[in-house]
Amino acid sequence: MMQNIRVAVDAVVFGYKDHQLNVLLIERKVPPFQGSWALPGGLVLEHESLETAVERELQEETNVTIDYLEQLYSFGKPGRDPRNRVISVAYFALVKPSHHEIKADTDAQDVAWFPINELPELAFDHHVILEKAKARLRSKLTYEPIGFDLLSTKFLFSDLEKLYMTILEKKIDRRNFRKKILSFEILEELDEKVSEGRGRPANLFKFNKKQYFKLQKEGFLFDIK
Amino acid sequence: MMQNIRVAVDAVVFGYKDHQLNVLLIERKVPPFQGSWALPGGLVLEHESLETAVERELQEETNVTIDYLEQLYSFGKPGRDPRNRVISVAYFALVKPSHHEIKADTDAQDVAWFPINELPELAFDHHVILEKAKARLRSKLTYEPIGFDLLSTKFLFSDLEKLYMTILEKKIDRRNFRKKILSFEILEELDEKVSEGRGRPANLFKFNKKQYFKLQKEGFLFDIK
DNA sequence: GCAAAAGTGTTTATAATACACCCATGA
DNA sequence: TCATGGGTGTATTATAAACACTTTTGC
Repeated sequence: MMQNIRVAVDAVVFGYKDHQLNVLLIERKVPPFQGSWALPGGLVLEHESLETAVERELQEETNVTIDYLEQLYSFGKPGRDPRNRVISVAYFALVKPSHHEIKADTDAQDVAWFPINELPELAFDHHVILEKAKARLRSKLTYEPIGFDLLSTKFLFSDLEKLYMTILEKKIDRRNFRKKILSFEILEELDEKVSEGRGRPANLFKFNKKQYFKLQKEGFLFDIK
Repeated sequence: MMQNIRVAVDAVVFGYKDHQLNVLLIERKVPPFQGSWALPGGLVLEHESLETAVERELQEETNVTIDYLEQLYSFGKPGRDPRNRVISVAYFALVKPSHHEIKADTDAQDVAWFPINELPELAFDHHVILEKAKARLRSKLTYEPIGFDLLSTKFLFSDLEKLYMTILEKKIDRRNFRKKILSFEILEELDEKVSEGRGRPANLFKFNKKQYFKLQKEGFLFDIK
């Protein structure tokens, strides 16, 4: 009747980089699945909270500190880890890739950003976790302003638009999209212009988080179809 | 470095009964919190899946079998159980109360349905779990046809309407609500009428699950504001 | 015949969609 | 001057919201 189940955490960390959605993976240094790519994560220590465990593992394995973190789902099927029974509480995280320098350490041989459409085979049941995270990202993008946690602090409207098109996998009308987002009045238009190679220089924008929280309290709902 | 963490499951079981939203609770037979009311649940066995554990505990403690079950959230703060560190994976369940006879057994001294607004003090952090479940119920009700899992197979339109008003905590226009739900074409109007004490007898309806799945495949989205 | 709950349509306001041309820059 | 990406407005359609009287029954 005595239980012998371990508890781990894993993190799906998304970032938008090179006009693509990317995921942060580590290359495992130790068995099982030595040399395979996997989600960053590991066993929870006796006296730390689940969130602390995620943040510690991310720091140790990838040198990334997280901007946005929420619990995703718990995976506990017997046999998902070949050694012991392990329940993994998976987390969903967003970072601005340009703000962090990734670096492998402790259990990780290497760390890298992988574009979502060029993923290697993953260890354990991590592809299942990743699918769940993609679904969460897709649905969350439509009713919370989490897109801004994936972009740099200052960003181009066209990047926001590309981000939405990439993640939602559909075309978006540029005029309608811009009109709608601007009507929310949660963006600041900066006085800086950026010339991306060729074409007319574009204005930089900044997400006004304070303003968003204020409007939210007043009953405003962020909603992009 | 050796972990000593246990894994449990708990279930928040909702049912609509006597024109009110109810939750299924058990009275604990053993310490800690002996004699307190709590969510049904218990430790996961070594070789069973999390879902199996929930179903087993519900069967053992309450004699209820579930119509709808999904994972809710995992609670793992150190100290939430006074004895050991316990991570609890909470589940969200819906039943048609009229279809089950509840009965206490094993670890439970008693089982009862409690109207959501007349809850006793709960053991452990179960009030936090319950709040999370209420939030899930509220949001899910608007984009999935889960209301039908709470009512009897044959139900009155007025009960569906009351259910929505109770859970969403707002007034709903009867005409607009009926028009919208009927426009989905996922209900069957039966040829039976029921006289609820006084007033004009009402028609019974039935949720057509097959039709819903068919429409869903074709891209239909259930959506009630 | 009256109290109680069921049933039913139309009008108005708001939000979503479709759609095409000019602008500023670098090569 | 041309290719490239940035910026902008209006008309149409679809959806949501507001709103009140008639019907059927039990007492």
